[in-house]
Amino acid sequence: MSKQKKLITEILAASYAHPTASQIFEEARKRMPNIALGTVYRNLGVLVDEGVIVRLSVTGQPDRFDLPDDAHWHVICDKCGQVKDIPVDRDIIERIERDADEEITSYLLTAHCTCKKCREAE
Amino acid sequence: MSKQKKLITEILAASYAHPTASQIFEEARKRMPNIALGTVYRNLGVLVDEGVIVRLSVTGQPDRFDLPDDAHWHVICDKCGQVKDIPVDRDIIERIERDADEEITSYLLTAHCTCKKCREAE
DNA sequence: GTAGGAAACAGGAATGATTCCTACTTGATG
DNA sequence: CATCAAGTAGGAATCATTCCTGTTTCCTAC
Repeated sequence: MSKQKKLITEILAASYAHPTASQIFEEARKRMPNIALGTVYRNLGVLVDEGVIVRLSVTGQPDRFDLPDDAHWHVICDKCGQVKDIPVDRDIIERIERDADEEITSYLLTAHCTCKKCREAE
Repeated sequence: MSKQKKLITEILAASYAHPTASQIFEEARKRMPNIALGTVYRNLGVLVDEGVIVRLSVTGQPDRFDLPDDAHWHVICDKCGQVKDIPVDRDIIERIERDADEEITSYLLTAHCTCKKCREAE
């Protein structure tokens, strides 16, 4: 594991905010000034493939990344992109898996909302 | 409602395949040869805002669109992007809504898998 | 410790989905 | 028929992400 990859993992582990690749890049260059954005993207991709982290797609916004500690939902605000973690009951996953007749590789499930802040701002 | 918007709605209603904007565009120009891609995108956006259709984000792939007849899960294959509909029990949504302390605006939830075809192909 | 080679990197160009901009149509209204 | 707003076509611009090239790092064997 390269220094760069290690750094990226550390930043993710220390973050509560489901950062985007750019945010990780900004944080990383504080400690390693000439790390390249491409390196961040490549390593994030590798880490996702390895199952070490998970990727969150949100429409019209850059992808976000997260450590998959416990199974949880991601409830995403469609306006501001803020992500909220909700614990998930194992039996729900099993039910989906059975109904889908597919092996769910990622226990990451997403729901969409417009969060309270954004609704008040409207 | 313009002819173009009506056509896009009809194409979506007639499709079982959760088409992308490009696929809708290709289908649309068969019946309206000089419709513009931008028009398709704009009308899809309007229809999503109106709640007439829903948008599906998949990492590294173009967005897909669907009519939200009944509440259902979308189980997405991360390799080929194929989407499978799974009916959803109302009580699960209510549980998430309660746990999230947010009003879920979209009953569209997604799970990720690597589908059987893609796993065999590997 | 140093030569060889694979893996990873930095930097920047290329890609591709999506949005934005401008001038032109269309359709409803009076 | 004149007017005006809404919607459109066409293409340029944007932005996240990926790809490419030459360079560096690091491991292994001598």
